[in-house]
Amino acid sequence: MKLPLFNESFTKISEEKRNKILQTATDYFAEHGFESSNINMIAKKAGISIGAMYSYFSSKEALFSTVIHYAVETLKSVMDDIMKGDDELLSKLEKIIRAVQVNSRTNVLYTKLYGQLTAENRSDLTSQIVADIESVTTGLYTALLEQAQKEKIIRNDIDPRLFAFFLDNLLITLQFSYACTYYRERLKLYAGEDVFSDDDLVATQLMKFIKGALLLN
Amino acid sequence: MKLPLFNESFTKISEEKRNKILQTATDYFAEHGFESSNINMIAKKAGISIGAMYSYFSSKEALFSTVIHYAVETLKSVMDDIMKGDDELLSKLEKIIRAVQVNSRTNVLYTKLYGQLTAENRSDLTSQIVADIESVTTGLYTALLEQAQKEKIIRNDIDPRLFAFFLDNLLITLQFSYACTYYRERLKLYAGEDVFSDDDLVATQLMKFIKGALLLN
DNA sequence: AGAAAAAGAGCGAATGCTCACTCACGTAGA
DNA sequence: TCTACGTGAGTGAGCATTCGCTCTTTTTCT
Repeated sequence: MKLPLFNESFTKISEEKRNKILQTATDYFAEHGFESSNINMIAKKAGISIGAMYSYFSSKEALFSTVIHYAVETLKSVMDDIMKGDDELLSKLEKIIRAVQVNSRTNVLYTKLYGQLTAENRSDLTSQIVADIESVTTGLYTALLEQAQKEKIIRNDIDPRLFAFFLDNLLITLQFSYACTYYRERLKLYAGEDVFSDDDLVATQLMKFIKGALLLN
Repeated sequence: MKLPLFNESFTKISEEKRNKILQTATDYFAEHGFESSNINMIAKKAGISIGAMYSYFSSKEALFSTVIHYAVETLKSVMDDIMKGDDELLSKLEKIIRAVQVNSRTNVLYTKLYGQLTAENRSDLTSQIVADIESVTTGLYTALLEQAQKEKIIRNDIDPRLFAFFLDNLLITLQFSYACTYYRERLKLYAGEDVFSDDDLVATQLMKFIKGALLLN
């Protein structure tokens, strides 16, 4: 099974038009989710006909997958930049935290999309998309921890796959907490109104938490 | 703003019938989510007519709210039982982890409610219930950590509010990972197919992670 | 070159399907 | 006979998808 993406005709239209369609669809899906989104509406908002829409994308799913695909590419490039550096594990983690704080604020839309996706229960689509999105970070974090274990930087009595999973959980929820209304309120409930004007506090506390969990002794 | 729940007529039917309806609806919503669930189907499966269904619940939302309401009550009582005990912090946390794993079936609903609330912006339907729960656990975890700090069980150089927040993040994502399709797939990606038949592994590793983060030295 | 024909891009009304919800009609007990 | 409960075919709205059409561009033929 392969993810249905755009048809060839979509590549033949002007870049401007392509971006307009993708931007409109991203906005719409982010606001309404997959089920409640209306392709006819998206087409109208993007200024094209339904017929044209269906010549570019053979189904609603194909349009959705394409939108997700582009979101993932953005995420990938941010992560790649961080991982390319030859910092140590902890410096890399701190960079990721900072990137999450900065990036999710500027790109609330993609985070919402992610939220939408995880809320849906369409198993056929989901497993494909999960593989696409999460494979970026999954292998990466696990490898990072395994390497650090070899170098005796972090404890050896742990399962690096599960610890990578917990680590990722912390980063994902952090991202939600900066991007989604509900999670923002929740973070405020925990740490007060001011948290959002003190990125340093959150970053250093989270680093303390992670260091404690990972490091030797 | 009030949540629509069941009509008076629902209280007048036999308990057996009531349970059958609730159980069927719970299963169905848990499998299909709100949008994709079909009331006519639920009525048929529960062995009652659509008309009867609509005399008990004045809308699809009302049925959903009722189902969620019961799920939340169950969850609350589980948490209460754990918190009532006079165990130490760590024993309590382990009990919560175990409860999350065991009750994942019930939690499917809670998770979906949470996911929808998080992702969508129109949250009029369920916001009250979730806000209730959130404010309960928020204060609870923070107080737990502050107490443990006083007793010099956990480190003193941390902000208990933020550490409570990180802790809750770990527990929430664990819950998601046992309850909803997307996060299940993701956990599988990290730790392989078998994780779901080895609750002990996940529980002990998560406890290690948390202990490392919280404990002194 | 100019006419004619074919190919293709774009359109949007129409189709057909899926439900949430209604209501005219039982039926059983008092 | 009256009331209360229950029934399920029917209604209408929403929406993914189709298809016959127009208009434009390219190709073929004289």
